[in-house]
Amino acid sequence: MDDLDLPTAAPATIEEFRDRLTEITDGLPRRLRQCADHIAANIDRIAVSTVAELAAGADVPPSAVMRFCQILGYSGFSEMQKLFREAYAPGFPDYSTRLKNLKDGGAGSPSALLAEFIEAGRLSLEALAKSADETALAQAVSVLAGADMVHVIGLRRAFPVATYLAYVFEKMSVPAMLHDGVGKLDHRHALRAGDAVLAITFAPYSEETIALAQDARDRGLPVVALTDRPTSPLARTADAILTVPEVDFGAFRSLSATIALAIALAVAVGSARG
Amino acid sequence: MDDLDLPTAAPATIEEFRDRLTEITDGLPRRLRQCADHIAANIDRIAVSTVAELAAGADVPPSAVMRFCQILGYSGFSEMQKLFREAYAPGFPDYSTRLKNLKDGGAGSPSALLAEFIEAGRLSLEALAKSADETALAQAVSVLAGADMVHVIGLRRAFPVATYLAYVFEKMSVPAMLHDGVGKLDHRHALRAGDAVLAITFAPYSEETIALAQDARDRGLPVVALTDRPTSPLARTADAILTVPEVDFGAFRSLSATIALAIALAVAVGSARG
DNA sequence: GTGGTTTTGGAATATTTATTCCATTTCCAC
DNA sequence: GTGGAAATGGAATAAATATTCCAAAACCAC
Repeated sequence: MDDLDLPTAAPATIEEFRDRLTEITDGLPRRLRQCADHIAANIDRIAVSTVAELAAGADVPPSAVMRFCQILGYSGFSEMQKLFREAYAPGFPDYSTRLKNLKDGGAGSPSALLAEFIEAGRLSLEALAKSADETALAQAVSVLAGADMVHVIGLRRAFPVATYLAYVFEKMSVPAMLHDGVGKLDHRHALRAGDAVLAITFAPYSEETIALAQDARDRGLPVVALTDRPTSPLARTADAILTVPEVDFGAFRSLSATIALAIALAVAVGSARG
Repeated sequence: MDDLDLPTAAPATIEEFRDRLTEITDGLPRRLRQCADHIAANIDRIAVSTVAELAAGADVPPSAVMRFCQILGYSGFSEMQKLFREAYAPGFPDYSTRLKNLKDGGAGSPSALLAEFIEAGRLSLEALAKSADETALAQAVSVLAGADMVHVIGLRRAFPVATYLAYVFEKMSVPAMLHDGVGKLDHRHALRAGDAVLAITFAPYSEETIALAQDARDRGLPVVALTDRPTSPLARTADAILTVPEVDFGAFRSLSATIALAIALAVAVGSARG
């Protein structure tokens, strides 16, 4: 009568919980599997749900959910929920109150603007986490890591990103050249066989950036694009395309997500080169 | 027997809830006030608490909490909690799972790096929300709004911020000049009476930036500083000092918070000038 | 202090929610 | 198909939780 199936203890942290979940999901009978899937997809709602709600969501009877909790090693649903209720409070404790206060300064007040930009930045970062394309990123890294020199171009609102990339490449000893358009000098003849281009542009796309990318393409150099949509004009010329979902507030975008992606790219390239 | 005390309906959003809370807190008898205070301080935990827990936290009997909910206009605690349970999911739905997955790519993998930078950016923004000094911001805005021309200087890793500021000022038709150090040209003679300087620098502080700020100071021009600590060398020369708590990951900082603050400042200045 | 009003605490009750149990069904090896 | 084991659904029960109610206490104006 011994239950030797599950000598493992119940997960005590959310990390462990996630691991355990992916670990056991295969090889679970139909109903229990529905539970696992639904819970995995709604892990953040466990803390505020009832057994009945979860069961309805997974389209199983409540008893199935109970069994599932027990398979995971808990005595029941309540014990499992406890984990999530306690862990709950991710940076949120005071943050939203504070934002509210800032906004109370009145629409258009400096503090209210700040609150809006902070919020836009945060949303952008979260959206990036959700939408980032790992494959494209890996490919971009490999393209740039193999280049003799990286030519960085980004103008107008993409310029800050380009300059930060240039700074990071410099710090990581990656040979890089920033095409900044100073003096309307055109440096396209600096492109040499073995080099690669990293082009950054957002709608309305800057002509010079697209032209440089096209030029590189014509000469057979690989191009990595950092842009806002898969339909961007850079898509045609790029060997790897990274899109970044930036939330605008008013006429200006936050750049938070773009910069996060850009630095990750640059650092990855830097370490790939050793 | 009519209850004409509370013709107002129960708050239907968290915003309204907060407003209502601050509105009624004064003029509440002792126990109810304890409830109000404790709830205000733990607003983010309502969704995952029971009446008994809340009551214990506020050091009142459960019935006091019930009464409090009813005063707010709800039929009881459950109805009030419903609001918070539903509103719960602030961008978090899938975000943390996703971050975890990105990190699973392995330490040092491009995705893992990206996850780290996203997280650093988010933490920085939250920290900024908590620590932002509204008074200093308002003062910085008034100083810059009154200037004939704004001189922006920021080098090395502050350079991207400076360029973005220059971009925003340009878009908002604020006369601004970016001191970029191109060609090692020194533009300090461009400073004229009536102008103001916006200097950005982080440890290790760039000499040129400090020098320009000092120069402006000597000539009696106002200086606004955007820096990392109140002890920054700019503190001595600045008329308004904005500090920004940026979370580093590895050798690089995210800039998210700095940029959010910078744009808010620029847009506020732009609209203050009409 | 007195009478009336408001506030309070806690015990009693109602409701919701979790959990167990077992008869029925499904699955699978033979 | 048959027998045995595993899985399932739902009804019954147990536990936790919310809610009400009222007697006692505190408060306040006079």
